[in-house]
Amino acid sequence: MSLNDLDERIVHALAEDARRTYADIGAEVGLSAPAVKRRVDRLREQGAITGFTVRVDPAALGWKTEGFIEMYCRSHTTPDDIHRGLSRYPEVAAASTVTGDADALVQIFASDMRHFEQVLERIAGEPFVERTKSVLVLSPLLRRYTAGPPV
Amino acid sequence: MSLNDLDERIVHALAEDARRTYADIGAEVGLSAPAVKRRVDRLREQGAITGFTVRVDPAALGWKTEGFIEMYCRSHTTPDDIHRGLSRYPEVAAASTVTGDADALVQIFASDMRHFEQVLERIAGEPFVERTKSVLVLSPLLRRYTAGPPV
DNA sequence: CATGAAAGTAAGACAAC
DNA sequence: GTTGTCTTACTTTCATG
Repeated sequence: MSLNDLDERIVHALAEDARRTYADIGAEVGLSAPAVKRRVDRLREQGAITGFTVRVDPAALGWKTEGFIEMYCRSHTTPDDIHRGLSRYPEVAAASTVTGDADALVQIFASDMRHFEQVLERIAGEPFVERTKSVLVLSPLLRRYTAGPPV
Repeated sequence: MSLNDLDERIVHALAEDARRTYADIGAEVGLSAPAVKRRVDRLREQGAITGFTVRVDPAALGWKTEGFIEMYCRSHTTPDDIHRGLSRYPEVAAASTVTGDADALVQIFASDMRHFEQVLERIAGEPFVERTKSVLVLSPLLRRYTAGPPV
């Protein structure tokens, strides 16, 4: 499956404003509204578009402390173990298994430093976690799109 | 500015599906459609909601290689220098200055390993960059919301 | 915050290229 | 296979109470 230029421009338009009308997007890319909708529907079926979401300002919502936790896990910990263990934390914004020294990198949003510390301690106490190393975000410089990719 | 329970539930509903109708959301939270719209408008004015975007599957769009670059910068590099330097790269999905050894943490999406390597080399060659350390994502386990925060 | 009317938008069926 | 036009139903929006 490959996206042609038209699909890319539609996704790009939706990335900037997911509530734009199909007619509006169509005017930009040179299609009628139904044609745009059909392509969006197809992109959803293909799994290229997984949904629409709101872009929020963490700080404005009271999540003023952001950080990353590098997790070092015990032997025989599966990615699925980590996923199950972390999905219970609403403070976990993202998590991936990674190459390098650590086993996983976990992005955290907390209301303040005290909250961050509590989350860190609870995660460090998970049975599959051997040790952790964490860094705090000083300034969020750049953030694009939901899942991160440049479209 | 603080969000009450109603606002939170509206943001949560939009986070799950930003194209839901106001009437639909209203039925869930117990408000009429105009009432929901007014709150959303107010949240946008306040900056709590910064926009609506599409949630895409990077892999389905051809961005199959994800990684993080820890940047060690030269002295006297400002966050603004980093922002200016990195915003030119479409492959940069997110970037933050952080505590710890590295100065900044940069999230990258590339089409493949070769592409990732090229981006890494170009970023490492930026005048404000002293050295880099990079990790590759093996499995993206969890991803929530646009800007990352739990709502 | 709800109601109701007007304007705008979505979605499906259809024909045409 | 994809597109554009049309029609219907729904949603949004703004005025008013």
